[in-house]
Amino acid sequence: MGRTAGRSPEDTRRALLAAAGSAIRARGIHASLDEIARFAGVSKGGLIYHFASKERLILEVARDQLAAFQASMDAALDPHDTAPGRLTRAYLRSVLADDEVAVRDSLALIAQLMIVPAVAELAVADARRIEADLAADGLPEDVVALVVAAADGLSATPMWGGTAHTAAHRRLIERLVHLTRHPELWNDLGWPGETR
Amino acid sequence: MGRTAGRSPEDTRRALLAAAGSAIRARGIHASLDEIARFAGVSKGGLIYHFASKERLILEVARDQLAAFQASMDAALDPHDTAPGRLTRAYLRSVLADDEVAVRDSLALIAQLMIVPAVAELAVADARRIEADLAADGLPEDVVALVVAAADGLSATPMWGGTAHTAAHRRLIERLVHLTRHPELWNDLGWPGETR
DNA sequence: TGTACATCAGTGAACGCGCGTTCACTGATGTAC
DNA sequence: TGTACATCAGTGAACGCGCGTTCACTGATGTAC
Repeated sequence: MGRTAGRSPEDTRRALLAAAGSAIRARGIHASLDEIARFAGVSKGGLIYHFASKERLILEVARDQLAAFQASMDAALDPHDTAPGRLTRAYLRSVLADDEVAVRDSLALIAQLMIVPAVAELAVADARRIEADLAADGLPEDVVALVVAAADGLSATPMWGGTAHTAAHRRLIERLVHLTRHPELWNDLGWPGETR
Repeated sequence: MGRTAGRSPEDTRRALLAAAGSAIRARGIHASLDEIARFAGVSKGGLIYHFASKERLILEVARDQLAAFQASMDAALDPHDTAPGRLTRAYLRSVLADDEVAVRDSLALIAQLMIVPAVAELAVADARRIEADLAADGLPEDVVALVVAAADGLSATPMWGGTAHTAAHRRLIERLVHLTRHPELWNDLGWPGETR
């Protein structure tokens, strides 16, 4: 046989990564290679030709998801927006966009994969990079901390059964965007004695 | 033999639940019964005596963790605090208390267990109950949405490699507590035209 | 307070299934001439 | 433009290990009298 799938090897590889992603989301890291391979339209042997072991596959899935998140942030960057906070706004949009359920799911997937040490290393490095980018975004760090925490919370809530996407949540997102444009509002709110 | 562990059956049961929790946190839901049992100091057969199947064990672990979270919230309730927002403040304290790493870990554990449908049902019901409690806490829903989202985000961040517990995070928590005591600050911030 | 018996709280071996991995093989695709 | 050959992209069967579950058995504990 050989190249029986009638598509380029690269296409097969991407199909396998996608199949692995949705299988692991649905069944956990326990998802079998057989299931993943069949879902991508190849045999288990075909999968192993592209990814030498299950650990390797998982690692590549993680890399793929992290890259997809970065790509989604890049796509959410408004080229006409040159004001401070533009990255933070892109982060908000890409984590919380109404139609981008995929990105939120990908956070749940990464959380599943984190038990593999190599994935954890990868994710930590990626998170450090994003944190550094956000820190250089021109906003007070307190505002970044607030906006990022709230955005992460909104996207994580469904992971333990919470309700997402209520009217109050939508209002909150709009207000967070507004805060990135007027960050002084937050720090001038008259907080009780803080020692900085 | 019989009762060879030299402790009450209830103690054994609790030891098994604790062992299962930490094993699943470390190795994922894939953690073997053998490993869990040995860690609790009994044989695999002894585990199966207390929990008829692995699914049953997982379900009980989830129930246990959710109950522990509720207990932690109850313990964080200040009996002298009768002002609106007391529950919300207890939520903040119990999710983010410096020394209560266990509670944050338990969220990660629940996230792992959510792939078991029965656990997902349990978690959703639990989340609904907490949401209802918080809604009746006497604060504007916008403030509750903000505080809960930020608290969830702060506790979820490490799940995908983010840095937790920076100085900015500690300041944020204090400010969130302050907001629950002066909720008008948030809604009077002069937001652009919102249609409620 | 003993004694007899039932039940409880386990042990540990065995089983069989599912999984990740290996391997021999194959036919389509790419390359040199 | 054919042709020969190497390589690529798979197939599918086999293997062996680990796991969840079953089961026969056991000795400590609780209970009735």
